[in-house]
Amino acid sequence: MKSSLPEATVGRLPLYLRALGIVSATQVTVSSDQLADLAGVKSAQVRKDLSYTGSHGVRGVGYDIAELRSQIAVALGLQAECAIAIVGAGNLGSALANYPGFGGSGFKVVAILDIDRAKVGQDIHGITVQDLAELEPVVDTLEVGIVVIATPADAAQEVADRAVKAGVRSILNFAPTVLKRPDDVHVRRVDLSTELQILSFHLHDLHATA
Amino acid sequence: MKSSLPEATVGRLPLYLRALGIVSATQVTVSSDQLADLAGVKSAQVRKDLSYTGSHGVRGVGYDIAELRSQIAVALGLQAECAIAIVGAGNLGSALANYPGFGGSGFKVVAILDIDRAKVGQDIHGITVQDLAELEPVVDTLEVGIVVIATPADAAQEVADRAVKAGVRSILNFAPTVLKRPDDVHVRRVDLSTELQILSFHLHDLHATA
DNA sequence: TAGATTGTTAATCGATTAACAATC
DNA sequence: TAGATTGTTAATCGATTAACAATC
Repeated sequence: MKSSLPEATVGRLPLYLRALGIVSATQVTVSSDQLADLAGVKSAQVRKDLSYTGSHGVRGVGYDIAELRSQIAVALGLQAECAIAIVGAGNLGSALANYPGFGGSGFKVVAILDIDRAKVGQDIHGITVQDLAELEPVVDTLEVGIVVIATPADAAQEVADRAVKAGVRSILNFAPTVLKRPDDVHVRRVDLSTELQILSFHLHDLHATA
Repeated sequence: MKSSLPEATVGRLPLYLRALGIVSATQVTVSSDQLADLAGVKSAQVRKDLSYTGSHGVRGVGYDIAELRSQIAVALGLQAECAIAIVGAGNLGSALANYPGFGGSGFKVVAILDIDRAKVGQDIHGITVQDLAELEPVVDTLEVGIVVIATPADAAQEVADRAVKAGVRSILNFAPTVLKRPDDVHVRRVDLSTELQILSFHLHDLHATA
């Protein structure tokens, strides 16, 4: 699977987008140096990343903020609204449903599902929890593009399998498992205990040198 | 800042640890091939990663699971219990406090702080929410090693600055901001809207080739 | 023009991987 | 011994970065 943009670049474009939101309050154009500072990277990196999106900066001036924003949005495919289904209505699933970043900027949580009958029918932030059995029709009817897995680890693989079978090609996995899936299915893993363990390493890394 | 292990390796060790937990139910030794399969990487990668930790596999046999577990735990600094303070007692902060991965495996949430007086005094999963003003004494007294920032974006930098000043060197940041900090402070960023935007890219990446 | 900043090159760096000798 | 699997090398791949000509 080769993509039109380097994966690392794709991961930084959202940072630039956020930086543009900040500078747009006071400026019309922005330099790669400013963006680099706000995104925590080098300016050469910014220029290279932006060149992939076909951006057009002006030498001696910088990038037009409005133009760049829409160019990045197009590159990331953010024009179309994207429907999200969250599986798992526990603490995390509920928090995610409430997360402002999910609602804003083209993403919309259209369904929350859980296997626990006690949770089915509950209202979370205006969305009624549905039975997990409804996953396939929900994906189909509501044209779900991204499934967020917020279940315990042992349920994650089965949910992923079903989602993939139903046509989903993008999964955001919060369960602490590495999901098996076909090559054309993209999975982003957000693993809190892994993050902690990585920080733990640095906390104790006595061999580190400045 | 140069570390004793490649950063990419550090990020994979937790996966191997989890895989070891799975295979330990049925086996005493494990091959790099098995670990690779469970972690979703190549076996050569596993062997290389493990070689950094000073592991000792046996040719023709594999790795002793118990030995490997403790070797990885040592490499990640997981022997000592690590105290965590969560800043922000909103939906996300509360969910994090309840997250099983935080409690288990050597990490312990010792404090939750919030600037909102209405939340101070509330009980979250057995921990009383404290006033954010208490951050410094809490870090000091409870020997907090990791601060988790679960505040809105506009509060994150200030919280980080104060935590760093109080001696914290590891931050897990859930706020959608790139934090400025000294070189010796490690920040892991978990950004849900960035994850979604990355998935959005792949969803629309028509130039992708198999 | 003088100053600023882009776009791109080429060098560098680091990480991945296939392959295989070593050896249990 | 024969089979399995490690540890490590060397090749490859991809990503970062300094540097600077181009040019607004």
